[in-house]
Amino acid sequence: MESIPQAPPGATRPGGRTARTRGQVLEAVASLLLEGGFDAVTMDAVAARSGIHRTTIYRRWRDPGALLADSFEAAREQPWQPPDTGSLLGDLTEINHQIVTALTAEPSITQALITASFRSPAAAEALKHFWDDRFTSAAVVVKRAAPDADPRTILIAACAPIFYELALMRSPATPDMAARYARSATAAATT
Amino acid sequence: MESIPQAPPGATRPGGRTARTRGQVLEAVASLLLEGGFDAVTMDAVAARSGIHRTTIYRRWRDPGALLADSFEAAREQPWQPPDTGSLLGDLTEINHQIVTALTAEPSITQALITASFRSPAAAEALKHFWDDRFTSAAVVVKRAAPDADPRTILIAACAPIFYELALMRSPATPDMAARYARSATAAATT
DNA sequence: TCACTAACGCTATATCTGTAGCATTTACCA
DNA sequence: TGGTAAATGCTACAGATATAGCGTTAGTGA
Repeated sequence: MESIPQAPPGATRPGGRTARTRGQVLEAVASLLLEGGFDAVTMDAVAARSGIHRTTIYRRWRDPGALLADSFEAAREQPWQPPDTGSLLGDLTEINHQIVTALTAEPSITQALITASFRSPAAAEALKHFWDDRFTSAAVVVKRAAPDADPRTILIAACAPIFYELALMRSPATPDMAARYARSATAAATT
Repeated sequence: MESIPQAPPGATRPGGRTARTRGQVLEAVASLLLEGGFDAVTMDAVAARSGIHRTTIYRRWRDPGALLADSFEAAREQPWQPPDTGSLLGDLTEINHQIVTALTAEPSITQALITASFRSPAAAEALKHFWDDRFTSAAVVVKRAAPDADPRTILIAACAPIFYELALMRSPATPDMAARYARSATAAATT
């Protein structure tokens, strides 16, 4: 009589070796990502650095996108607080500054994740969840300044141009872009 | 005495067979793209469908991204006219509608190109040039309604949220999104 | 402590991706 | 109309990517 596991590897015996393996692998993913960006996170490189066998990594994570998605889920336990500068313009500018910093870091983990989201559904999901969380947290910034406006529309109006220019168009960052688009979003909120 | 070609393949003898080869290949790329999106445009599939040998395709185009970039350049000879509805809000809404349509087509050539731009520098360049052209053409829409505003900032404020939601976040399109973000950009322009 | 089996390690293999070397075809020019 | 070499076709091969099968290790619960 054969026994067929009902769950994916790692689900039914989460303790001990399984957790240790995941830790080693995700640590290798993080260091490779920091050193060489998305292209450095190949299954072979992760296997070599983590000391975990190739086939094990293929079994538990389908592809590099899934590795990044898992490593992203593990890393986002650190909570995020929206800024409170005293004005909507100030808050949106600060949020945009954080996004500019994240997208222009060298190498940028955020850029690597965006790249991954175009190759792996798992990474796309992880990224979507991450930003949904952020928008939920940041909604208070709009609510306290413009209670009648839709928070999500205003937040996207503020930050989407940053993503558009830096992630999609790959234009260079300009010193005023964070404030400029925060200003246009603020105008939209108070009209 | 050997002779070393100074230019990449296809540059010194652009007529006859060379042009025929390019035509067959780009036709294959277009049909594959329409059938199965970016992932269907593999070097092997293009070779099989076009009847042109694998190695020839590798020689003239580095990767699928370069194939898409070339096919994109060839297809964008059709000029684009900015809308003129009589109001800035109407014009921006119409532009956003066109973008929503392009991004939600099934399959979407624009989505395929965005995906390609994350894998191939050539595709990234082609996409950037295309949108730069569009912004230049569309600037008149802003200039005639709000001469003091920066056209590019307003145009990006209007359309970036559409790209953000549909291309980056892969959220579903909503019927009002084109008008909603056109409205917030209009508010920013007239403040 | 011990039996059970999930999870892992290992080897072999299949497929995909990309390139090198050389033969063949054919566009271009004198 | 030839002569030259650009462009292509072909074969072989190197490397990366992915999976299958089976033996081994070790977490889990009785």
